[in-house]
Amino acid sequence: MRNKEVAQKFYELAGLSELAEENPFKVRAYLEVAQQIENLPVPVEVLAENEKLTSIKGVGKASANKILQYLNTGRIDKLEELKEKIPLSLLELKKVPELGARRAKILFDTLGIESVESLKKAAIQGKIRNLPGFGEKIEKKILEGLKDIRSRQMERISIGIALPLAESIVEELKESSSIEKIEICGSIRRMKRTIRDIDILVVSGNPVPVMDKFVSLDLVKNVIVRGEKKSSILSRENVQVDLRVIQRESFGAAIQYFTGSKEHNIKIRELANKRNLKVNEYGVFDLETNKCITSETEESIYESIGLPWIPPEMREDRGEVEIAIEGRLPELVKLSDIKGDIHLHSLYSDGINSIEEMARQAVQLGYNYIVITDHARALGVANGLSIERYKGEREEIERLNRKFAPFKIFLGTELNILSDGSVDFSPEELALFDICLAGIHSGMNQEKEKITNRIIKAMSYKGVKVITHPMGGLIGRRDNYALDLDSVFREAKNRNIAIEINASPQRLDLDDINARRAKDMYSLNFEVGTDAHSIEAMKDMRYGVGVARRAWLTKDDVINTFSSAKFEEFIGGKR
DNA sequence: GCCGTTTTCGGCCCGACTGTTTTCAGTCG
Repeated sequence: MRNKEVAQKFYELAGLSELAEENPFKVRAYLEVAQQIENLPVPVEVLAENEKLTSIKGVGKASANKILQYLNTGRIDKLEELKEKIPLSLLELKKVPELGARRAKILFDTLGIESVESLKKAAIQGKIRNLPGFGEKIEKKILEGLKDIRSRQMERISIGIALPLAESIVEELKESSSIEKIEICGSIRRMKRTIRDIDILVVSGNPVPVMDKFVSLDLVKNVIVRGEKKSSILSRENVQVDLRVIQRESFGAAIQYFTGSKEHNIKIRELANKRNLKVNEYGVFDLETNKCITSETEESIYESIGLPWIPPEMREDRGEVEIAIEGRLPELVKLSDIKGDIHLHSLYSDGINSIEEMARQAVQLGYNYIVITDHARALGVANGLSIERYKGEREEIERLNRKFAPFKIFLGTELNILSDGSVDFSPEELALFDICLAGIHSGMNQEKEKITNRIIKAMSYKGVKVITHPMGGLIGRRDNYALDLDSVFREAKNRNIAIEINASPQRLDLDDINARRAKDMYSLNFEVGTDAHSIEAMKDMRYGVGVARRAWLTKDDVINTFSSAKFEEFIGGKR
């Protein structure tokens, strides 16, 4: 799968073309190609082989040829030409606040600056303030921005950090009597697994005190911009928070605008234009009379351009607008569809709550069943269980099942996929369990072929029904394994094994793009599990469901939406 | 460079904020 690298080349084409001051629409066209390929649910090289490249939205003849050239030779003539004129490193400069293509080009042309280091030097020497389009203030902002650039670039944070942070900001702001309504928008509302900034929308007829309160919140490190309608701050954790204040009558248009994604909004606005309408954050307007058609609800915004309401998780310009036009939007799986959490760790291994406490929490969450999947023997650091100890666990579960009926607890295990692909127990021993999950917990740095074959071998053990956290990364902390996911998906399909969407905010693994691919290409079953080690963490299910919705999964795709009976059937009808 | 239920040419989302300007360009989302 070479989608990422091909997309990267088109980002470079876009960036350098912009610096070379080519037609801005050409730049946008390259960007569109990059994004479409990045989000493509199938390998671009497969489309290339079948001469289907131009079936990708935004890919015409010229781009198709560039893709082919890259796939065949590893280079693109056009890109090489651009690189001769403009160093690739200039694209780094654009990451500095206040620097876009225009100013980056001026820096290069006048002072020969082509790296962050030489930029810093020039700024300290006061050489930048006198350039056209610059000034003292911008020079100062650049220097300050350079200080933050490391932490700010710490890239994206998990939604598991961003959403609670956003919720706490909302709680604090709510104290203001000027606020009629407040909503978290942006990529958090779209449930993206990683977040760059927090967007909050406020309805108020009196914006000034709202802005006052916002910029003086405890968590504010510095104020980036401060206006009547819009302000931005940088939090102590180096997360940017944007606040937009609008009037009540614009709410629907504003939440649509502020939820994004940018690419989705562009699609929507283009569609509106074709109908002689204009969409902005204040409403939908007739282009001729400039009269507002509608603005109050998000549904009405979509309706006015002939579309059904599109769930925020789908708004990425990954084909959702096209199928919405055709009236073929899927009914996405919902949190309330989840009937059980089937990846849980109790006190028996490294959890901090008893099975009974977890069962109570599950009942509280509205589930009909859970599977306790404590770590198995080989994971010593997590107090992995021997078969004998699992037998003790089985006894306790049976006792609890009499107490909690009709709610049901199943005995599972999270097996370790060992370095040769075997698991902790013999086939006879595995028969003890109602269901086995299996995941890699060691030897994560093995080479691609080896690690892929390990998982494939583990799937051959009878009783293994789920592969946990298949990609193996930890958000912001550890890379994914080198893994041939397609081989894993193919084998999972053959053996009717479900692939996990791990809902723990540290993981969120599979991610949405791969999950969608697994559904589109292999029609796999999925399991959304919290991997909770506490009753608190059982609430993380919302993040996993978010990923599932972003992958366009429906209720039927997710095995833990099944009724108890159907779930038992899936795991083999035992007990 | 892409695209077409008005178009194979002439369009291509839209607005807020800031700083450098003296009416607007650049950046950002």
